[in-house]
Amino acid sequence: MSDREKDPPSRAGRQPSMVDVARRAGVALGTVSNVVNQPGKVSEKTRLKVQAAIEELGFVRNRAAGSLARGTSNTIGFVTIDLGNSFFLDMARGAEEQAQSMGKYLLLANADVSADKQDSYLALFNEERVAGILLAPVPHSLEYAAWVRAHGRPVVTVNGAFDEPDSCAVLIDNEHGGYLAARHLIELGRRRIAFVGGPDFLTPVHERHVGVERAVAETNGAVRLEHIPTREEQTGDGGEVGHALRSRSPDRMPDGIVAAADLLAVGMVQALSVAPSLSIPRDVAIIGYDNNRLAWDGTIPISTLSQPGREMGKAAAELLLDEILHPATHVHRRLTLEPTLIARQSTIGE
Amino acid sequence: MSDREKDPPSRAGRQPSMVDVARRAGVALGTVSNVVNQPGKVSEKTRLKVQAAIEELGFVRNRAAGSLARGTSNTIGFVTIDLGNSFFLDMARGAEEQAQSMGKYLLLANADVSADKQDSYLALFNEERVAGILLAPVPHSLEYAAWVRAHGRPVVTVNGAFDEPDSCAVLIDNEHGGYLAARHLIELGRRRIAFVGGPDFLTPVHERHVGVERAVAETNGAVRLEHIPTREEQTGDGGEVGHALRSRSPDRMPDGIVAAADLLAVGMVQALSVAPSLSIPRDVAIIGYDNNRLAWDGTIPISTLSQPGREMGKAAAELLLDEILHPATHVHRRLTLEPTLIARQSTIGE
DNA sequence: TTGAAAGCGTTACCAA
DNA sequence: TTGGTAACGCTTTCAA
Repeated sequence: MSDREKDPPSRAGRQPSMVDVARRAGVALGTVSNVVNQPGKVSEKTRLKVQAAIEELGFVRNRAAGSLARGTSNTIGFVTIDLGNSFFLDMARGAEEQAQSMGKYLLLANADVSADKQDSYLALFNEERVAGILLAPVPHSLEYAAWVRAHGRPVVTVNGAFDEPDSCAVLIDNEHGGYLAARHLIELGRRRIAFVGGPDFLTPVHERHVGVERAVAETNGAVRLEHIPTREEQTGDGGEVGHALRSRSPDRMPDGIVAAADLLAVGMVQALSVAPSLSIPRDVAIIGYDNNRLAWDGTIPISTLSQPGREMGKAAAELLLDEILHPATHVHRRLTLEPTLIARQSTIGE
Repeated sequence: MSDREKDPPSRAGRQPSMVDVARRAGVALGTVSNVVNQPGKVSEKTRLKVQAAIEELGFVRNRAAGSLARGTSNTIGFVTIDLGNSFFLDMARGAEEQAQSMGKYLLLANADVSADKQDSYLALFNEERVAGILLAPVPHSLEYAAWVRAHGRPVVTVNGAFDEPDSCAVLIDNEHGGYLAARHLIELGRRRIAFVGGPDFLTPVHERHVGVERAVAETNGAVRLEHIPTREEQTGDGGEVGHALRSRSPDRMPDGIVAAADLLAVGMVQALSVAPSLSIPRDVAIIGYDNNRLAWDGTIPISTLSQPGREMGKAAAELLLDEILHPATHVHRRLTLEPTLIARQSTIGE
C-alpha cells in the first residue's frame, strides 16, 4: 500500500510492465523496449537509467506479449519420439547448441512413442506460435505435421522421412549402416549371416535389413543370409533368440549376426555366454546398432554402428533457422548423414 | 487474391483469427472464444456453425494472445539437471501424466548439469508466464530459482533441497537409501564394508554415505567401514577401484561394497570378474544405487536401490497444480519419498 | 445464450 | 536518439 507513486488507478498486485518501468525512469515505453532488446540503440545514460528502474521494480519482460506483437516467439520446439533413447537426446543437444548460437531457446516435448502425444505437442507449439518446430517423428504419423507445415509454421523432420515436397529433412542412412555391418562380417570371413530384428516395413530396422541384403547379394551366393524376426528390439527379445540358437545343430548355426539394435545384441551375447558357452567372436561374431552405452559397457564390448545424433540435431536446427530467418531465399534441402562402424571385441576379438 | 470476402482492408497473408472466424460464422468474437474454450456454454447449433468456420478457415488459436490476456499460460515448465539420467526422465513422465490429467501441458528444458543453462531456462519460463515451474536442480544453484519464486511464479523443486520457507519440495531420502544398502549387506553377514564414491558434501552421494555410516554405527563396532573416494561416479571410476582392490591382501579386502551409483558398481563388478576372478557375491557382495538399466542388464545382475522417479514427478506436479489452482488455500508441503531395495545376484547369489 | 467493448504488455513505425 | 501511438489476438465482463 505504501508504494503507490502517482498511478491514478492503483496497479497493485500486478507485475510491473514496461509502462511502469518507463514511468519510473522518465522515458518513453519504446525506449524501454529498446533497452531490453537492442541496448545498442540507446544512449549509455538512458540505458543505465532504465536498467536501474528495471532492477528497482523487479521487472520481468512478458514474452507472451512479445510473441503476440511480433507474431512469433523466440523459441524452437523439439517434439521427439523418445527422450529415453540417447540417440534422440543427442539430437536435442545438437539442436540446442545451434539454436542457442543464434539466440533462440529450445524447448523439448517427449512423445514417448505415442503418435497422439506427438500431435498434441505439435499442436501446442503451433498454437504458441513458436519460431519453428523440429520433429523426430513416430513412424507412420506425419499427417498432422504436414498440416502444421501447410499452415505456415516451419517444420524440419529428423530421422524420419518427411516426404512433403515443401520441407527440409535430416535423415540417417540406415540402409548404408546395414550394409556396413554386413560387409564388416563378410570381410572377417563370415559366410552364414543372420539378421535379427524386425520385420517392420518402412522403419529404420527394415532399412538396415535391406542394406544387409545388398551386401550379401554382392557376394554372388558366397554368403548365406537368414532373417530371424523378433517382436521388439529389447534385451529380452535378444535373449530369446540367443537361447533358440543354442539348440541348433552346428551346421545350421550362423557364424555372423547383425542385430537390428544394440539391446538385441546384448541379449544375445549374454544368452550365448552361459556355459556351455559359444565363443564370441570365434564361433559367432555379433554386431549391433545404435552405439548404446550398453554396447560398450558389458563384459564383451560389442561392435556397433554409431549414429551421429548430435550432428543430425545440429544440422536440422541449422536448416530450420535458415528457413525462419530467410524465408524468401530459403531452399528446402534433404540431408543424409552416415553412421559409423565401431569395431569392438564382439567381432574382432581382443 | 480470390479469397477476399468483405474485408475492407485485405487481410491476406495473415493467419485467420477469432475475428475472422466470427465474421465467417456470423457470430460474435466472444462466442468463438467460448466454442474453443468452453464448448458447453454454447448452443449446439452455434457451435457447429463456428466449428465449420474454423475448419474452413484453417484457424489455429493463438496461445500467446491467450496467455497475455489471462496473465498466465496453460503450460508447466520442467527444468531438469540431466535428461540423460533416466531418473529425471521418469520424473518428467510422472509430472506429464499428472499435468495432462489436469489439462496442462508439460514442456521440458535440459540443463545438462549446467547451472547457467538451468537459470537461463528458468528465466525463459518465467518470462513466458508459464503456470508454474518444476525444477530438478543442479546442486548449489538455487539462488535464481528463489528469485523467480519471490517474483510470484510457483516453483516446486524435485530432488534438491529448496529451503526457501515459501515453497513446496519433493525429496528422496538418500540417507535412508544408504542405510538400507548397508543393512542389507550386514544382514547377509558382511563385516568389512566399503563405501565407494564421493565425497561431495551436500549431495545425494554424501547423504547415502551418511546412511551407510549410521547402519555401521548401529553395530557397535562389529562392522568395519572404509571410504574409497572416486573422482566421479562413472563406470571407469568403478573399474579403477575394482582394479585397485584386486591387488590388496586378503585381510584388507572388503567383503561388502556399497557403491554410490550403479555405474560404479558395474565398473567394479567387471574389473573384479576378470580372471583370476573374485566370486561375487561369495568373496565380495556389491550393491549399487539408482536401478540403472545397466544394473540388471549385465551378466551379473546387480542389487540396487530404486528411486521412485515417476512418483516424485507426479507428486511434484500435484503440489504445483494445487498451488496454481488454489493459491489462496494452498499450504506448502515438503514430501519425502523412500527408495526401495532390489536384491539381485550381486549380493544374494543365484 | 449472445453481442459489444475494454484491456493484457509488447513491438514497430513515424514524427520530433 | 527519443516519444507517442496503433496494432497484435485473445479473455472477460457487462448488457441485451
